[in-house]
Amino acid sequence: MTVRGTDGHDAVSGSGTVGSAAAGRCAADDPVTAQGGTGGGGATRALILDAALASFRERGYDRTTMRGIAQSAHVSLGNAYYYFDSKEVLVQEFYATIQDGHRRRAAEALQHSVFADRLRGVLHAGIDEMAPYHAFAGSFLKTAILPSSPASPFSGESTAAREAAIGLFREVVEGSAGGISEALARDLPELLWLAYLGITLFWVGDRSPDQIRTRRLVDTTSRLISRLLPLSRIPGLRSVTADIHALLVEMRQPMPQATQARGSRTR
Amino acid sequence: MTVRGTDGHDAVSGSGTVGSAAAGRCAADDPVTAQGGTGGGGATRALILDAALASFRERGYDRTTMRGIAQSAHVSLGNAYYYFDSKEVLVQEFYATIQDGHRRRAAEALQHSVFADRLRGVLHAGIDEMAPYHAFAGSFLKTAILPSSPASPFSGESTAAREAAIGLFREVVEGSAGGISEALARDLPELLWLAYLGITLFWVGDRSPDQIRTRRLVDTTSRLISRLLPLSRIPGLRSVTADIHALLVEMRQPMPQATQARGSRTR
DNA sequence: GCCGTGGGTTGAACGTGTTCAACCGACGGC
DNA sequence: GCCGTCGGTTGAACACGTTCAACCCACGGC
Repeated sequence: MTVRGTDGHDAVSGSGTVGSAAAGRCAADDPVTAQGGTGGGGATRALILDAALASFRERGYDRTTMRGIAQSAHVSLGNAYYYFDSKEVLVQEFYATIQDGHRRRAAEALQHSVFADRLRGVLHAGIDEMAPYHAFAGSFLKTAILPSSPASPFSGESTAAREAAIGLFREVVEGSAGGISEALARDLPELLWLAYLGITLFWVGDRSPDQIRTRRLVDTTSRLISRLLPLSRIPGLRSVTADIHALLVEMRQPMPQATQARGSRTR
Repeated sequence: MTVRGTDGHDAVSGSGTVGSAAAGRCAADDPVTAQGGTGGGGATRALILDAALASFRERGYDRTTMRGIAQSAHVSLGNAYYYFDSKEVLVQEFYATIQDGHRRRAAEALQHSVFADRLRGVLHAGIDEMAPYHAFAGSFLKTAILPSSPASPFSGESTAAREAAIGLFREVVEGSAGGISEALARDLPELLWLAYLGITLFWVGDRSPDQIRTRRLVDTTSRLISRLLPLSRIPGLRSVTADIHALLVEMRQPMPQATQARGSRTR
């Protein structure tokens, strides 16, 4: 697939920077100077990004170096930092591509109409998509889970990544045939995403062959959740469902914080 | 508290290495050569550990450097690495001390007999204990949550830290007055620990003043859980409780892995 | 034509975590 | 007495992420 260079670092594989959510310091979608010269300017950014993604895919996080990325992209080290503030934002770009893949795979499972099947399919799709990177998952997650930066589970900054993930589970809920109350349908996607988060955490540590234990966990979890849903209709359990809702509301409100300079609504 | 050195790195505060779970490559509790000379030998390890803990406390993870630790302990950089394989195992030692503090604080809450009070108290104790380090929590958790090494949530290697944490919640369960079925009492501690894990993750990202949102989350969570428990007695819900149990069993079994060389039972 | 402005680009430099070959010095065997 | 062994110790060295002052150069104003 990729042309091998002298030290395995020369290859630049893709061409299209895959996603589009890429929005660095210099907006690539604003073609003010993108046309200058023989393709330099804005194209450089894509070059670096492609090299980074390829390296992440082939070598994982730890063994991908900024110097290697720069070399693959035929730019200087400093230039890579000109477009991407840190290695971390590069890895977030990588997550975005994985999430794209997840969504693509999930589409198939979303053909089903039974909730349990839909959920199970989407969860398995996620694991399928991540499978190639299981060996590196540990070092990846290290920079992902943390609320210090955008792609964290909680954290007020409305990450596009998180919204997209929750949106996927919203599809799971909304397309289901069974009667899910409207109130529940509002909370459920977030809860499912939380469950998916836990499963992912488990998956990272799962050393069983082909991560079969995580697959079992997915089966068990989706069965459990689908059995749990009807219970919300039982009058005697109203108080607990209300509690769960309250808990979610508690978690949901964006964290108030000092560094709110970044535009939070536009874009 | 600590004597200030020339660059704030000279001070060594404590004296007793705090905990005891410290069990590196050279067992400190085996005083074979610990008595040699003017206190050298085994004592070096404690010196380094104390310096590391002090630095973590004062500066957090990121701004604590191995060189700083070595300098504080009046040893060479290489010597620090002789006793501690990496900065990460040092931070795990730090967790152990925090967990000790948690247990100490929790003792008070465990005077109560009502489950909800016990749980709530223990959870708050945990937050109280961690509070001083909230500013650094992000970088700490980064190395804690991950299964790449011992102190991960899941991961087969029976971490002493995890066992201790679950043990704390076992006390919560066992000392409760209300009738908690024996089967539930076996699973509950692990579930509570899982919940605590989630709360901790939330806490890390909580930028509200004094982390008040996490406190509210703790209250809501303990109330919810305590209301959930009686439901396990309802016959109609037996199948879901069975599912939950199955899920836990699924998660519990130690991960089979290649690198099982480390002594797993002895010690 | 000249200058200055500013986006793009560069490589050296800094401080970091980690590794390693060398060194020290006490102890035990001979 | 000598020598080998082995835990302890050292500082140089490596590769890394990140920063920064300098540089290039196309463009617009004058």
